[in-house]
Amino acid sequence: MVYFSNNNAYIEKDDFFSIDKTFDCGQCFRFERSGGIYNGIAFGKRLEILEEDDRIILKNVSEEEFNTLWKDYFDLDRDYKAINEIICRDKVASQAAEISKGIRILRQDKWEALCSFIISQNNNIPRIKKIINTLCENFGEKKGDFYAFPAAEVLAKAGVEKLSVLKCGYRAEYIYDAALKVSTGEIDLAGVSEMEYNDAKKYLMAIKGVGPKVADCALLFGFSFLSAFPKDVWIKRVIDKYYGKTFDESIFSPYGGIAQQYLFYYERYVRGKDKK
DNA sequence: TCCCAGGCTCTCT
DNA sequence: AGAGAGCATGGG
Repeated sequence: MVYFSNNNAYIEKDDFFSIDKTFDCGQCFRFERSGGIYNGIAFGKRLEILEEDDRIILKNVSEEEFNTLWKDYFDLDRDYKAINEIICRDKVASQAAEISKGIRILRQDKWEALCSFIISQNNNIPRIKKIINTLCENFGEKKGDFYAFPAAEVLAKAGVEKLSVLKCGYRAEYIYDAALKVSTGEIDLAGVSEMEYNDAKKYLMAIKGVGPKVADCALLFGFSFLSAFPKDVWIKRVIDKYYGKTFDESIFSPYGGIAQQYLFYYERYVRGKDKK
């Protein structure tokens, strides 16, 4: 349940919303934890969010802003408990779901998700964050003390040379191609949501630098295609380790993407524990 | 110095 | 269709 008071929005806690896990599972790159509070930007708005024993607090968020923005952003209308029952169909998936319980698949801005995961390729999460931060500071609209994610039009107009400030190497040309195609309408992001999954994936892969994995991440995190199952190095490790060559993500249908996120988080979690 | 990081493009079979 | 080199940059 949600209630509003003191200009804050309060979400009564259950097991299926953890802000730590949601922001620590590598799906978005613009939230940072500082002293128990997450501070970040989405859809051109800044959000401060923190978790107490019995509730999650969205600071300085009106009922109107909550209902029109953050409710969808955190995918709060979805029943993750029911989904987890579908995902828990073998021992590995069940363990992953238990460890990952509380992750919610954010419904991010389409362009931001696409652009962010183009940057993510063959890259590590701290540097991805750094590049995106530089991208926003250099090209995003200034909103008080922070910057919005830059529009495709702005990046297309800036040109590929100016993107060199990002120090993102060969990805600059990919960002530029995406910005160009989106800003001219050659790629219509709004229309992607109406497509079938396979068509949507092929459509996005017409952008230079967008392969199967980046397309799946964009579709999962930006377009709510919950069956998209991005196969990155971590997931390939999980599959090799626990499932083998016969693995088929359709066993989690239609929530492969959520299962993928659980397995991704689980593998990183397990590896983190092994390191200690 | 080499290896790795939420991979993709290009080339060669 | 499938395998492999090359690719910018930075951290360990």
